[in-house]
Amino acid sequence: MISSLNPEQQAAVTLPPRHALVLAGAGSGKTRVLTTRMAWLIQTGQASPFGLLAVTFTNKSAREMLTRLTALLPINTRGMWVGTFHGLCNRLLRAHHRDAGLIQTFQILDTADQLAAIKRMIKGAGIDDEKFPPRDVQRFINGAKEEGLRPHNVAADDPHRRRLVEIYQMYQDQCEREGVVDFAELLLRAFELLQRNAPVREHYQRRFQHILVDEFQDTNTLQYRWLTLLAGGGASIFAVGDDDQSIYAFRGANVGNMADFERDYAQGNVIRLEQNYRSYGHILDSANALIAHNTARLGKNLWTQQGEGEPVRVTEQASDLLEARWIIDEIKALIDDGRLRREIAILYRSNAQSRIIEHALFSSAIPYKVYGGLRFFERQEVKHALAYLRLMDNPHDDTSWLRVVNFPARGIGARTLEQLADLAREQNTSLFRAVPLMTGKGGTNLARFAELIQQMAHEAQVLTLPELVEHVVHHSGLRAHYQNDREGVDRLENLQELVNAAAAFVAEENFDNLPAGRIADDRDVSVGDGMEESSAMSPLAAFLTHASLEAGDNQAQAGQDAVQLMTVHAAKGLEFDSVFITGVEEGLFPHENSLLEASGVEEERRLMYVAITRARERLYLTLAQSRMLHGQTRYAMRSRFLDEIPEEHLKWLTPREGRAAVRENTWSGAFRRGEAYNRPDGGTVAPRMPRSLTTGVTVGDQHFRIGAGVRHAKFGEGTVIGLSGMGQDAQAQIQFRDVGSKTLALGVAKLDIIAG
DNA sequence: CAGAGGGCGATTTTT
DNA sequence: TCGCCCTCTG
Repeated sequence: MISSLNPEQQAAVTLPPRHALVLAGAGSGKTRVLTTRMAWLIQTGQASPFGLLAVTFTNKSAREMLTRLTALLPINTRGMWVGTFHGLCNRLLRAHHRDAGLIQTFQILDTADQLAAIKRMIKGAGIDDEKFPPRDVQRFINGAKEEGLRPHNVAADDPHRRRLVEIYQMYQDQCEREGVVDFAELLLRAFELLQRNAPVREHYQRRFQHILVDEFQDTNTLQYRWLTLLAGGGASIFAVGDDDQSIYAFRGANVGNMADFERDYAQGNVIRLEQNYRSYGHILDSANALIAHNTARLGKNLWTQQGEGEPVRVTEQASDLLEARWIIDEIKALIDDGRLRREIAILYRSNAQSRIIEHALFSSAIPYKVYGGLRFFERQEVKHALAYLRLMDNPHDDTSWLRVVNFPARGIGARTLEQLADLAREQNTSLFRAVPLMTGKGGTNLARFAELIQQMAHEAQVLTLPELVEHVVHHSGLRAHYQNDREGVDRLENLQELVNAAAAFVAEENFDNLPAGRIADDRDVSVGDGMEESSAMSPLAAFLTHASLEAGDNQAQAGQDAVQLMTVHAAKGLEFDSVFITGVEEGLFPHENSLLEASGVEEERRLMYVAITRARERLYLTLAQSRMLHGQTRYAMRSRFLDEIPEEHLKWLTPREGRAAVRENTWSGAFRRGEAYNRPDGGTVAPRMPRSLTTGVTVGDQHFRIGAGVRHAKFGEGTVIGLSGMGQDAQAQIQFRDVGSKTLALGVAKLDIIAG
């Protein structure tokens, strides 16, 4: 089992039971080490399968871990605690729902549900949604929860913040009333349960002597505290991660957890996995050289036994359109060489870049697949059907109620619902319970809807889950509604797919012929001292949880050999023979929004590091001198990251401009040499130098240059990051410190130059 | 109650 | 420029 591992991997797998940090570089066999460690612990009798807890961030990697584990050891993994943070916390809360103060059938709000709930609350409480935009409120609440803070823990020094805290509290009360929890709440609740309830805590602390964590660099503050609390009874944490691949700070990940963990728990017990089994030398050395520009790293240098391979190819095209066409031509050549389309990936920093590339691929009839976008359980029609199903389990879930009370239309208007909401608020109860208090025509329709829900709930006691889903799709009127809709074909298909998903779920979970709403008697998987309450759920409840925690694939035309398109973020953890990294330009990669703080550029650099290390054999970096963005043509300099990779690893397919010229603007470089420039439509433009790009632009008595510091009466202070046009038509793109980037007409906007 | 039209924002995203 | 969201109107 371990003899095929390299010495470092072996050392990591067989570490004695104490806290350890494994710094695992890209392509160094991280998952292999993690799963082999689990298998080794079990096989050597140091742990039972139930004494391990392995936690990841995505369902996909949790599944992968289980698959690999069973390949190493023929054991039954059912009942093992291997899953995502959210999945495991959910499990904990179901088993101890009383201690956690939750109803057993609590539903989980996904991000969209949560936003809807916040909007509803803000409206209901008469809060000004201009001053408190629901999105900001959501971010505030989730941010607080991810730091482990309840409303009373949040420091609020100004009136606005104080109000936010009140809103947080109101939202919390609403969730409480409705029996729902959001994603962050799953973690915080589970943490508090362990923290406050000594018997429960001690039970799990005793049970899990080995805690293994994947992608440790992505943990947030709360997850870190949850882990160390759970390990507080003498368990060992085996944390695997790569600080150089930390790219999720924007959603709360705290890279600092790695250094903290080393200092506070794993001192002297750090293993580095630096041998890379994925990429050739030039690619790897490019990545190493780039990431060396970051400060505050834990430090790591990847090496490979494979040869240096091909240099990294770089091309600079005049426009985003030409960049896309160039890529397509190159892909055609790769395919002609006999390469598989699915082994070719096109990566971009932001989704907006995909459109033009897709268009070019489509025109050339090259099959491609875009990752990202709406996933199955997030689709409107699927969410509608799920809302009906949720109401069967818990009719007091107002979010679900409002989602479908009048969908399909059944004559229940906004006025009626406002009245209902008022009544419910007065009585401090759910919309469902307030229905009998309603009078008039609206009341009749509402009563009919409530009747429908109860009728369906009744069916749940008789029908199996797939039968019930089918019943709901039909009797809710959803099917009829979409049949009448000209564009409802896909939606009908998805509803049918939901029935199929329910059938597959029932088979997978061995629910057999159990009625959807019933709980089987024999499903306890509790171990040890009988501390754990039954976490058994009805097929319906289990399916709803599954739908919330696992949003499903976003696009699985599996089997199709297609070129892979995705953001760099989405590419993390994947690898391809050939990789194109596109838009390697200042402002795009690194993204301009990250330029304001040093740590932002470092995160962008890690992102580029992730992108580069996806490639096995061949890597392309492409950039465009001009690009259509937000309806405007923008001119960009080449990315600083290109200059951070030593020449010896690069092969320029288009001439590399002198550094100074490029820094100013690549286009102007061409213009200055008097070269014609090839227009995207195939024509040529006579050389014409846009003055603004080289010497800046003068408007009135002010002279603007790229890099100049300016002050605007309303937007505050900022830096000029782009210029276009001349004279009164000149426009400047300015990155403001507080309000982001804006494009202003220099002839109109009142700006003071304060520097440069 | 649905469809049209104005306004606004526009990195990255899993659960 | 584009797409989403909200509001207004018929």
